[in-house]
Amino acid sequence: MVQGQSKTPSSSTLIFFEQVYELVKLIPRGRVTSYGAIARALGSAQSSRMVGWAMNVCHQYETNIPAHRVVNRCGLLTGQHHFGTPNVMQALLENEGVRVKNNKVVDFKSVFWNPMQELTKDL
DNA sequence: AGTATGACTCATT
DNA sequence: AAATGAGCCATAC
Repeated sequence: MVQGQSKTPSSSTLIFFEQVYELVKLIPRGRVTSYGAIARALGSAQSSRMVGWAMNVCHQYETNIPAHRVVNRCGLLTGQHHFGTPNVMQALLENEGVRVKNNKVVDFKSVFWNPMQELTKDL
């Protein structure tokens, strides 16, 4: 648990991050999800931006987070610029079988993974 | 303390 | 249907 120096998330935010990370790590290979879906699954439906922010700083907490599987609600790879190189995100997705065209996930609705599905699968 | 920004999303025009 | 504005939450300056 290393707290970032530049980014200093509050304790509440930090907990939120952990939930986001756990959920993101649960995303099956070859599937993607959206920030809003994650935010909603965590109860903060309007905090989709916070999810994106969590992804932004996720690399400084854990590098095992498949942030490339998280796109916006349109399936656009909006965060590709934050992967160091813009082609990494698309490459990772295509490597998992997710077709990406013009920075957008092809057949997004088909590869979309609903986090609520995992959270409510037992309910 | 107030303004500006952001890996978003929804509502209205 | 596309484009524009506003809402949202937290951080950075």
